[in-house]
Amino acid sequence: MPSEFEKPTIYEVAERAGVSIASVSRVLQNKPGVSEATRKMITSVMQELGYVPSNAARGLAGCRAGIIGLIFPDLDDPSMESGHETLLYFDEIIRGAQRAARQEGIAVLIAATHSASGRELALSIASKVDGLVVMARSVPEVDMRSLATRIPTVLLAADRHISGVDYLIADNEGGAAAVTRHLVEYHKYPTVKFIGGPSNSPDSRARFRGYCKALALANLEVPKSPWMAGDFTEASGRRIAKVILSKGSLPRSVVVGNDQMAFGMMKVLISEGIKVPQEVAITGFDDLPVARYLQPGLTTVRQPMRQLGAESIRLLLVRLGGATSPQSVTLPTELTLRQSCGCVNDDY
Amino acid sequence: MPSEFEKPTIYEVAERAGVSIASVSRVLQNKPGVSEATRKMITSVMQELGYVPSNAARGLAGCRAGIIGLIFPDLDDPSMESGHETLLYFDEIIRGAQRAARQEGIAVLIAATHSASGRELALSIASKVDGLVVMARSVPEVDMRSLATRIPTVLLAADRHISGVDYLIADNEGGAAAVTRHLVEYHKYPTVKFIGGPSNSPDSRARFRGYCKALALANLEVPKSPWMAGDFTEASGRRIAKVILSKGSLPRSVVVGNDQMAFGMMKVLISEGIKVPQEVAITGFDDLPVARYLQPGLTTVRQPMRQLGAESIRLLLVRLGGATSPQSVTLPTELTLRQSCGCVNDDY
DNA sequence: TCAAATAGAGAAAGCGCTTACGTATGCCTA
DNA sequence: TAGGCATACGTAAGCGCTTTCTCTATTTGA
Repeated sequence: MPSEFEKPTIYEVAERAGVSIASVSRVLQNKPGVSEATRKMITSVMQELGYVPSNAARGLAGCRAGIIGLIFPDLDDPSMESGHETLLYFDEIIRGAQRAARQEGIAVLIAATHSASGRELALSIASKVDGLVVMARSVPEVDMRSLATRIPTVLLAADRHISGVDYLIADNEGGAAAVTRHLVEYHKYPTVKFIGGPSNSPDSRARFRGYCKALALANLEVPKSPWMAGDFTEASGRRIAKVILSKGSLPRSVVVGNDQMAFGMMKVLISEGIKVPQEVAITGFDDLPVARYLQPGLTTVRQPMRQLGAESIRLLLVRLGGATSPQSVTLPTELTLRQSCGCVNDDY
Repeated sequence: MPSEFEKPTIYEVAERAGVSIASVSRVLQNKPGVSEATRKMITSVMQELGYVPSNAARGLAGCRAGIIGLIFPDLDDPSMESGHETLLYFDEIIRGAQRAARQEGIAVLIAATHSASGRELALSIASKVDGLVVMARSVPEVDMRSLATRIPTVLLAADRHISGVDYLIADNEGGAAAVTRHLVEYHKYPTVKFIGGPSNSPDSRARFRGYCKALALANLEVPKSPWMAGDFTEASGRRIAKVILSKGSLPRSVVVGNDQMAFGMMKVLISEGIKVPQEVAITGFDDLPVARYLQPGLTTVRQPMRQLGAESIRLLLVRLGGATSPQSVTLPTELTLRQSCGCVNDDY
């Protein structure tokens, strides 16, 4: 570090104020044991010197670093196209977390794990922060366990529980049930098919469960498995649309497992002259910002992404506050009606 | 901190390996002075114990924290709607920075400054990191100066220079000149108007300059100021479109100061039955991901956002490496042709 | 063969802060 | 007026690491 940057230390403040560093420290932390007069005096000297306590020293001396780490998978997109929106999902969560953290006066360290680097990175981050918010699948489960033993951790959007970590997830099941019910009860479509994501995705499974529940509630026949399934990418949505088209007969409505696949499907269907929603109604899941810009606007289920971020910080703070028993929290999702389901909603 | 989380220290490693902490430290930093045999031994003990050095202690002992801070304005959106895409711009920069940082083995701390909190936050962040990347307008200029005296700083997308800080910016002027030239020379539109952003925005000013240069080059009349101006939000784009419509006669083409305003304008024009680009050609600036999903796709100027992020980290590292003279770097922008300018480009 | 150079390793002094503990002072009670 | 107890403040011991200095083997050169 070039010496041009000189920061005043607590000693300089103490000396200049004619007190001991203990008093300065007490003022710094608003602790009692300092008279009002001295406190004012010290405060003004700190101002004057532009003193800012060293975070490293504070951390070392047994206090908090005042930093929380956010770890999420770096879904690097070979085809930039498909990855772009997925990323947005994390960005929103990050933003929510960041805001919540700022309100608490703590900073947020972000780290995207490349598949390979997961373990190593997580550890290196862990040494810099007080607690960790980990997105599902950014760190291998084994490493999660060892991480959780050395630092408070909350896991976001994961399905499997690991002992000692807090859980936070959006209500996928309820959301899927809500869209499905909308198509069945409000629009009274004769057929409502479900298109899932990867079969091992907890999100996809939960959404399918919700779909089934809604069907059961309406006394409709409940399928054993999704009608078709993709991998949550726009490309797979396009592929599925083509398969459907080749079948000859179209379902009246389709509940798609996420927005991106819905984008791809709509694009293909429309380019093939099929009218959405007049011939096929389509719904998505996530409410990516792009959803409202599509023609027609995509009816979807909004995930409270920022809220997920904010809540994860809250959970972590509770944990850091000394709570020993980890919690498990589910956040509600919200049906967002636009035109692709058949509603004539202008959104503005 | 609850005592349930116990981390091994360098002392435990040393004891278990039967050496002094100095040797462990040397191994940690790959410094010479340790025989190959001892080095291996110590390494294996570290593995076994799951030892990770404390970042705080390292920082205190005179080393780097291994963290770089990213400060950007929190353009909080009263109407969530309008803010969404602006945010994306920062997200992309953050992502670029994050990736570059990871490659260098350093972490990134992000902090969005609320208008009010600027100074305070910046200082609190400054105490946690080795260097700072600051987006223009997230920290008041006065505070920037004092920041820059205590920590290496690179300023992103600012126009005014502050002594001692590195500068990084995208070529707004060149980009605006390029679109303008495209409309003038390629499409040969008789009128090409410019719609600016906030008059105090350096970006907006630079883009207007580029527009003017292109006009001058084509021997067209150069206006003194933008034809109209908004505030870079989609809502202001809609407002402007309505004003234009009320005028009766439409310009043949419009260079809009950023994508969001272009979105808003297109939406209103189209909903009023105006054909884009057949009646009015529109271009934007930024190339937000949504731009390609619009109907028609928006011709715009691509800002190398990720690259900006990555480059900012690189600059900072050079600075941290001991370089004393700050640099000033401009990154190129790129014209992205879609349909809104009149080109028949399919993008897929 | 012996002095001199050298590699490997340890001892110890901080880095800037927090905090338990110790020590004055003032004021109250008996 | 002596004893007691707040209250305000200072002292000093770390926190876990880096780094300089020092010491001991071992090697090298003449």
